[in-house]
Amino acid sequence: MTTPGRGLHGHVLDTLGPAITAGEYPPGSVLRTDELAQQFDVSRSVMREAVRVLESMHLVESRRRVGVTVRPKSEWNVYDPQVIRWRLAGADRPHQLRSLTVLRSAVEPVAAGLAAKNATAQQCAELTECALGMVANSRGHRLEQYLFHDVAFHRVILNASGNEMFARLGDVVAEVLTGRTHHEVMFEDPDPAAVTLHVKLAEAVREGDAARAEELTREITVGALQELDILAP
Amino acid sequence: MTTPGRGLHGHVLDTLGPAITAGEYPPGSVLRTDELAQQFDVSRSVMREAVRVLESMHLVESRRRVGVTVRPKSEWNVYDPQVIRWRLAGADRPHQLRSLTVLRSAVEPVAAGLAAKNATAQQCAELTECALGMVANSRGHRLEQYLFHDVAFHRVILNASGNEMFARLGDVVAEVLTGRTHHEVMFEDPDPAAVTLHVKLAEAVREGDAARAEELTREITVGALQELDILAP
DNA sequence: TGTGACAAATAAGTCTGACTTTTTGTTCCC
DNA sequence: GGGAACAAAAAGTCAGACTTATTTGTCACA
Repeated sequence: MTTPGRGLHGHVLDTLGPAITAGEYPPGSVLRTDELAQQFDVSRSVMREAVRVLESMHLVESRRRVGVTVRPKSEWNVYDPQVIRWRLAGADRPHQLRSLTVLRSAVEPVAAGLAAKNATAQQCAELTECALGMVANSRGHRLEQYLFHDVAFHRVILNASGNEMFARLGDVVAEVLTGRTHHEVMFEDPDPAAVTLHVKLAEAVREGDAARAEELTREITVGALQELDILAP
Repeated sequence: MTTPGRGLHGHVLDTLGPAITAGEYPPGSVLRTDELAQQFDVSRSVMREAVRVLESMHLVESRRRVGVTVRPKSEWNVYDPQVIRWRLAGADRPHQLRSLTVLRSAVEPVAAGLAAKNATAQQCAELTECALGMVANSRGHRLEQYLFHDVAFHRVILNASGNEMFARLGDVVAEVLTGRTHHEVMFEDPDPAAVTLHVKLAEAVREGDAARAEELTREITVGALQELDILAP
């Protein structure tokens, strides 16, 4: 998604970040900058920059004479895309996936309602195109192409809502949908009912029917939640 | 809220962050690390750490031979509490406040519904206590005390939902509520209807009535949205 | 005229070592 | 036992030298 490992400090983050978010260092653990620098075979300046980034994510806290202490999970910036990616790649992936899907179920219906009111003609066209793409790839194990249009569809909805907080959840939704297709058991073709819902949703948005758009999206997200319950009850 | 200006690099951030989020440097602007270091009268290492943090917030991008370029608003990590605070302190505060209130209106009802199912006895007690505190301070210009209980109330709801993504929005809600009381025109006592809604909500959660909790919260957030429309139509 | 390779300039990236500051824990004295 | 002085530890800061990637410009050649 984003460029990984840009520079030495990026490489350090790619290792330390996942380790911390995976709970490899329990909260309260104390790390020393110099020690870490040796372990990763980088200079102190590089390690300091990495620590600063982890600190800005509220994963750790750096204090004089003490060291770099790992913060409890409840204080992490769990909306940071980087943190989300690290956690999705780790052990509590199922738990994380559920949290995010619940978030989707709260946000997307409201976003769809707003999109019905605010979407431009251009966005309506894109939406219909995405829905068409989903239909066209809904059978015959064309999961990859289906996913592509599914992600694009939800991105357009979130953007069309006109709310920047919603729009920025596009990446999160993309991660969740991609994760579902790639990592979870999903050999079968997508649920035809879900495909229909997307087509109808594109329609509702185009017609400016906010209430219907909201309700349809609610059905879509309920489906996503049920899917999780089936896979990991 | 969080400790401001910890160390030199923190001080730099406290100046640069607000400046960038306020649009003082339009997207695409190029900054030079050395130049900034001189301006702020700090060493290059300190400035580099600051830039790294801004980079992790996706406010800027650092590239060799080019410099530190400011990214477009659409790429910022708008869920970063620090970024939220900077923007709330800046010029587009009204716009930001609206975005966040819309987010609340999407998330809180669902969170309340979950809270009704998952809240512990302890949390139910806290909720009732907060509601009582709101009632007790709803008249006689005791805005500060009222705010305190209001913030605590919503935090408990979000925590009790059992969803960590919701729980982490507690700070955001606190900022919005605090901002409303302190910065917006709010000389009058809070709307009695809103107070009643909170009392009823505490009741619904205690009784485990998810549907009612959700509906009551929807009414609360609708009220918050209307309030914004009245203040800045 | 266009194009490709090569060279120069530039700004970030990295490393090192010396020094400062804050915090904590200990010890010693009243 | 409590408080003040002291010592140690780790992060914080700085300055300077060096490396590397990227861009831009130039020049020769087709």
